[in-house]
Amino acid sequence: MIVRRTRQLVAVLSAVRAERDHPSAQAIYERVRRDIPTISRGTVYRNLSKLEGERQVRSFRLADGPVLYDGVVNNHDHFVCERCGSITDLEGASATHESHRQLSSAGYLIERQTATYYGLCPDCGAQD
Amino acid sequence: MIVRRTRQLVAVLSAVRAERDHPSAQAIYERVRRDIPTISRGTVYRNLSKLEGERQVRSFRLADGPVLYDGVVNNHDHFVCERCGSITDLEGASATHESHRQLSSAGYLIERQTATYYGLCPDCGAQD
DNA sequence: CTTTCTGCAAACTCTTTGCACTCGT
DNA sequence: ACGAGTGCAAAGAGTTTGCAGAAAG
Repeated sequence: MIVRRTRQLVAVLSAVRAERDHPSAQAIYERVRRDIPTISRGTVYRNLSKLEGERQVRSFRLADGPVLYDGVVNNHDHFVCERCGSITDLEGASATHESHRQLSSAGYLIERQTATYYGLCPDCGAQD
Repeated sequence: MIVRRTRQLVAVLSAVRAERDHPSAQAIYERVRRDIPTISRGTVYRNLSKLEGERQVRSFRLADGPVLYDGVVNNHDHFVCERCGSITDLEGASATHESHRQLSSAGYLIERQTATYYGLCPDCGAQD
């Protein structure tokens, strides 16, 4: 099954890449509607799945809330501020994990990983 | 608000601890129903929230599917086999993260973290 | 022209909540 | 007794899907 370059698919990818943030499907839907007001949520979800399958976007879920998408597809971690909700990208994957060593020596094959840190960002931490 | 030790609360905690696995609310509901057939899903969800607030259980979400609960509350990571779906606990948190250092020196306060690895477990990896 | 994709709406999964009643303390 | 907890059922959030028509290659 060949993936067709429809306007909708292109627009969804642009919307994810438009800002270096972590939009939900709903937020992406709202962005795309500025260009294609008739697009449906279903199309947004279907195209996000395709793009994720092609590794053009990544997704992750926090402790609660919807799936979040990321146009930055390299292997990086996230920090979530529990007060203001901001999500910060951490450059560079957590490659020095003790867990990593543990898994490899036990015969596990790691294909991908996601780490999320929760706490207070510098601004919110300073407010106490 | 004082937390009361109801039969339901006790039974939900026992159900999470019954096996060293990672049951969903639905699986916990089914376990508890063996003892208390009249318990409702709503009560299971409410008690799981209370127990998580008291740090008697932990929860996490994978790439998809419902929230999973864990009676092992120390800080540990998980490995998910993408073929058989098994979830393995990794002993010891990933404390040597480069990300950890990065965050601390930038003024972030880390309160908790979760890391999940996806790949193939030894059994499934050997089948190729 | 054929096949994939779209918009729509309904369905689905998981979780939360309002209410009247019950039970722990 | 009184307030926290319960069962029920309805509602809510987020996502998926069947279908008939549209459009990409």
